[in-house]
Amino acid sequence: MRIKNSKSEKLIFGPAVAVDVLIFDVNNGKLNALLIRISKGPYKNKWALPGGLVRTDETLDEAAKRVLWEKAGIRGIYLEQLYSFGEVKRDVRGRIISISYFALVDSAKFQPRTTEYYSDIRWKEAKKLPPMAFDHGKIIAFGIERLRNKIEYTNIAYALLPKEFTLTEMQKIYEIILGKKLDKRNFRKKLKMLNILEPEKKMRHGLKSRPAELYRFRKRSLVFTK
Amino acid sequence: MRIKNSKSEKLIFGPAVAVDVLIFDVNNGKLNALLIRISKGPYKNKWALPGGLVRTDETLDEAAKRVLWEKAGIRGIYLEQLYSFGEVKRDVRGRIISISYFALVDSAKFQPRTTEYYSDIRWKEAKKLPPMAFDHGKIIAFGIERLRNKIEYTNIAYALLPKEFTLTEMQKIYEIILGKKLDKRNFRKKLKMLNILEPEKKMRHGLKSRPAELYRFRKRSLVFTK
DNA sequence: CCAAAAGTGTTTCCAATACACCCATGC
DNA sequence: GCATGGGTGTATTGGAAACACTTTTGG
Repeated sequence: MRIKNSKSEKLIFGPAVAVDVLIFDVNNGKLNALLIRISKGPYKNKWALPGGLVRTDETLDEAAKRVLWEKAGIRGIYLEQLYSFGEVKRDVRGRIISISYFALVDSAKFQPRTTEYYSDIRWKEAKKLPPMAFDHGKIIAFGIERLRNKIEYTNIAYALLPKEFTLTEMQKIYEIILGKKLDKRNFRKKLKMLNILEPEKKMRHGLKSRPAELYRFRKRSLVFTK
Repeated sequence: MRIKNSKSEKLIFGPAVAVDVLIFDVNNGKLNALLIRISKGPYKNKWALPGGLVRTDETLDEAAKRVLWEKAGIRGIYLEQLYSFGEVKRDVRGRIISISYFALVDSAKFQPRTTEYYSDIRWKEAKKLPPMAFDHGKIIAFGIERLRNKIEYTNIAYALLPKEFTLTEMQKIYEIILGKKLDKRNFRKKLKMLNILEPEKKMRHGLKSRPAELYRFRKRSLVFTK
């Protein structure tokens, strides 16, 4: 890539910059990533993260938000920067640096829809990925690790849950992300100690078992608990 | 910035990419960052991190290593990616995205020297910075936080210490980074449990007090201890 | 013999873990 | 009345924190 500084009009060389957004949800007992299928070019039929080039007049965070909205039809969800990938040959079509982002969404709140950009966009299980384009498999592995760590020392699970939920629903989220069963009594004791939830005065009825009390997060924004 | 794709020869617009390297040492009881003074332009007389544009034929890590060597005269030290900063106006001269890196060096091993790039380069206390150019103050704050966290769950202190050191020297590093006094017995008990050190069969003599046993890290590469 | 830093164990507290039974509802 | 998931308490263990004195050397 050649870069031309618009003020000095002096040509310099350098890489281009894209953002790629890794969107997770938890659904059907699985951790899933939202992927698009590439329909042409050297990566035809491979899967990839939604992404796009960063514009001159937007910040990295804004670019990520824009990609999330324009290319996946989602907004208003949890989003943080993940890592920047800059292998020279990561995209065979040219030198592009990827600033990756990491987003979480409540599975009930969002059904993937195609956009004008991508005709095939769907949830894929994050731990059983189809053939991926670029280094996007690596980005997803990185994101899984980030999530696994962060759920242990923050309230970030709020971003995967609806406003109201039962403790068992919350525990399932933890079990899926951590990849192991947790003890129900210890899980609840810990939550009580952390004091990040408050009970609604409502129950979830309608299932074929005892109704469960509903809770909500005191703060639906990132809080560190250690 | 305008970017021209060298294959398609189609002009597109986009930001330029730089790496900035935050180098820490601990010396004289302080955590210090290696800074350069800018001698001309709109940031004249402000201080900044050593940095440079990323070339088309090098990875981000390679660019960081090159900057470290060419601009600060250091190589072979601990280096990891920190965060990417992309505010639109972070550099008033043009749109430049900064991929920041984080490096640690043993203070005894390296004395700053000027290079052909920077005539004034020196250690400044990281918690009492002079007026900084760009958003480099923010990068340093981010790096301090990273170090403070990482020293608690890794053996990263090895990168700030020489091959051989006493337990008291190591404890001082922890105290400076964490910003608080630690209990000598508890510190040593914890180290014994973690089993990341091994005793040399040597003592440090020559001081005006009882000689101290020398230790070294079992592995001088990053190990997670939790 | 005095100053200076090295070295060393025990007790207390609290959070993490392990573990099993009764309860409320739908069918 | 039975299947299903909801809800609850106690005992054990292990790491974190608090805490003070003796040892070895140089001067």
